[in-house]
Amino acid sequence: MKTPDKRHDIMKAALELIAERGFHGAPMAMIAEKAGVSAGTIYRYFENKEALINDLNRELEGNIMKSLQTGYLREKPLRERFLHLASALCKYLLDHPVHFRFIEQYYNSPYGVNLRRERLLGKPNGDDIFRSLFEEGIKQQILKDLPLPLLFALAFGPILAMMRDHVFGFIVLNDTLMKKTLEACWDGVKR
Amino acid sequence: MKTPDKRHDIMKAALELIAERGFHGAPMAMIAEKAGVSAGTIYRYFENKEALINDLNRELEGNIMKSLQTGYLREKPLRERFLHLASALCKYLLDHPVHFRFIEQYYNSPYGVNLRRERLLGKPNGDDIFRSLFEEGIKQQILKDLPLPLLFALAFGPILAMMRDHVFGFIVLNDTLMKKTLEACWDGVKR
DNA sequence: CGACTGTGAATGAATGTTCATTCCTTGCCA
DNA sequence: TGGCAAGGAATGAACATTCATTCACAGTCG
Repeated sequence: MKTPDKRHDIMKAALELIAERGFHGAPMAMIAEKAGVSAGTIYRYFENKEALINDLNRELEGNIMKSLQTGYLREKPLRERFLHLASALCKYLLDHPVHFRFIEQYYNSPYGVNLRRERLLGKPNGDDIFRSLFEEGIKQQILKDLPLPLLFALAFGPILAMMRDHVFGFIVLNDTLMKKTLEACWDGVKR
Repeated sequence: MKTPDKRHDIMKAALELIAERGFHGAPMAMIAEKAGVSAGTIYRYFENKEALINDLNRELEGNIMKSLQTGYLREKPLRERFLHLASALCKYLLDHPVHFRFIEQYYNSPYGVNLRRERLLGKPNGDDIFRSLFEEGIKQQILKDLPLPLLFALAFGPILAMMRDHVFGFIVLNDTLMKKTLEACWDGVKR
């Protein structure tokens, strides 16, 4: 079976190589080889390496956001909605460890830091479920009255640390363990 | 005033450059220039770049551990000891943002992952205050009954996320805010 | 005291490698 | 045959590391 979709092949190869070896361990030539394409061809589809990386991140973020929204019900109680989002996030990252590794690298690089800065300064993006959930929780005095970034740190800091431990093989996660941990995150943010 | 201590100068320059620009943004030539030394000289003091980086990490870890131990009283209640360690860690990292950035980079690199793996597999290092504190808490049923790495994730995930936000300028920390957040971490790990 | 010499620290140009990116060539299909 | 996608060798920049050479100085001897 042939793949005529070289753009997709290139992105997939880059994703896997970068996830496993980091940005600097994934030279364009290696990406090309893994994608079954020649080095020059990549530049027919992406302006340069940076553009390729940014495109990849955009795509992954889109996927994650989509999977968080499925089954999310605005009318449920806050705690339930929080646990839904957190566990959907965990499930996604568990199912896609490669995406997780890529995103981690991305957000620790200058690319990701700039992106985040732009988002904080830019107008509050309406479709940010997390932000609106937390703002609602503070207003209703269900959550601790802390600045948003700190609530995010309390909620997602542990989740990402847990996923890191799992991906590197320091722990083996199962549903019970995950559920307990996510509830512990809730204990951290709730009043 | 002359500095005859070139080894120290080199480490300082490398620390600052790596913290600010990452491992790959800190070529040896740049480190040499910042240290007021020629490129070749670095190799009189360090076998290669990797050795320099590992030495740096060892030194910083030593500093941190020392500063955590001062004022730590084994006879105090568990909660108090936890808060002491957590806030000493925060204070250290706040006072030394450059060390924080370096350590983050290090632990996200293959060097750090291997180091951590060795430590988990190796014999439980007796002088690991965190590990013994948490083990005691589980035994006394004060802490949640979760595998150690998960308790670490719950306790330190938020702290590191908070420091990151602070260093990048996404929040401005003060004592009250920090105290509240650390107590929230405790809420996360306690039963 | 002053010339001589041995030593090891320091230098920085040179080396060899690894990249991202370019661009000329090839060959396919309409 | 014309146009365009794909290939891959070529280019040049950026690196880590090496090494022949310089230099400062302490010790020695006349």
